[in-house]
Amino acid sequence: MAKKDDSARAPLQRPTITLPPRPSMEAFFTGGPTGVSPGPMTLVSSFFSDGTVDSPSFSQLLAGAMGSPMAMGFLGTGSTPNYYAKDGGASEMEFGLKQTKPVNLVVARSPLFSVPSGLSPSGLLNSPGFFPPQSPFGMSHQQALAQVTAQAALAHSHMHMQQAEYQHSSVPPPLESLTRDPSFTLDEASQQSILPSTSDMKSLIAESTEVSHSDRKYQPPPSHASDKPADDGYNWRKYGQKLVKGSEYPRSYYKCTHLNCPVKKKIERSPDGQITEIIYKGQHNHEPPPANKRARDNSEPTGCTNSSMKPECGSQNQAGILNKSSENVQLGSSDSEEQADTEIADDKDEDEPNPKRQYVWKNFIF
DNA sequence: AGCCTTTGACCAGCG
DNA sequence: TCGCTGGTCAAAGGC
Repeated sequence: MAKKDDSARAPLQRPTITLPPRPSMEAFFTGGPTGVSPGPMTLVSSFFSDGTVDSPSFSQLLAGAMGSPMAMGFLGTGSTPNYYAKDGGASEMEFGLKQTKPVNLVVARSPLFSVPSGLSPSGLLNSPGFFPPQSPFGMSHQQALAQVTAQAALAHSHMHMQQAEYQHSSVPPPLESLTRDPSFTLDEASQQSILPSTSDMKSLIAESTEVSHSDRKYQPPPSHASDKPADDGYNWRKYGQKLVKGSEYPRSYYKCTHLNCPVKKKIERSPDGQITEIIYKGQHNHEPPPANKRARDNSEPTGCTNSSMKPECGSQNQAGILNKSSENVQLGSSDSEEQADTEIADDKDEDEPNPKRQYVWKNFIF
């Protein structure tokens, strides 16, 4: 592995957005009723401050996401492209119509988002306060949340956070304000059909959660699993590692260990073990192995660290498919929670099927 | 014993 | 054609 110069750590080529200083993300989760986890909407809403002139409303953001050619391209509002297809491909990403495996999915994370203990991403996704378990349009609330959250993160990067005061008031943002907004319609969301499948999003989010946790208190991973990709329900075997040009960190190559399964994924990790980028490629042609059959280090399958989320974890066997392009949701640099970078872009017509399309989410952390 | 990671070498695509 | 680069192979060793 090539020695890295710290001065070169900062992303150089990716569009970035610098966030103004803000209170800890922890505060986002402390405003609700005692002992009650905030709903996804609450969480998302927390990203927005009222009265911020240059901050689009949640509805606006949502509309932008829903209206973009690829809802994954959450940024249809002219913001810095933060989500783009790695290699244009296609897809059958038809949420609700074909929820299966990810063709290519890249996940990235950042310390921007953090999920407090007791509240897993899955929990957020399943919160009844967000979307109905399944919209009549075939788009799950998880998928919608993924969209909204990503966009929220983006929006967050454009505004000055005022939650400190907001959170202290212990009054969670009203979900109604979001759900009532005319611009917020599941119909629109479902029509975009661009989000990764439910299971994929869970995986992505789960992975992000792992990172966020590590941010709080980094602990060296088990020696044997030191380079294990974030668990997404499948078993992976590393078959290569390389320092690619333009990448800040070495990239590891993994294959799904299932017989004849063509799925691969590439993961970039920072020196401290944090995943900076994950790229899924291909579609699983099998169901995720049962928890007891997964790799020995998968003690917490799918990133479900909260026992209360077990049922959610179980739903993961619907190998999600991410056929739409998406890439780079970069929410914050690794060295500062005060910043968030977001990249989303779609470089091709999402109607074109392309099994090779890769999806990248960078530094997307809850 | 089986599966994993590591790592240098090799291969293919592209300009 | 050549060099660069990303991706993959496969031997060796570890757990």
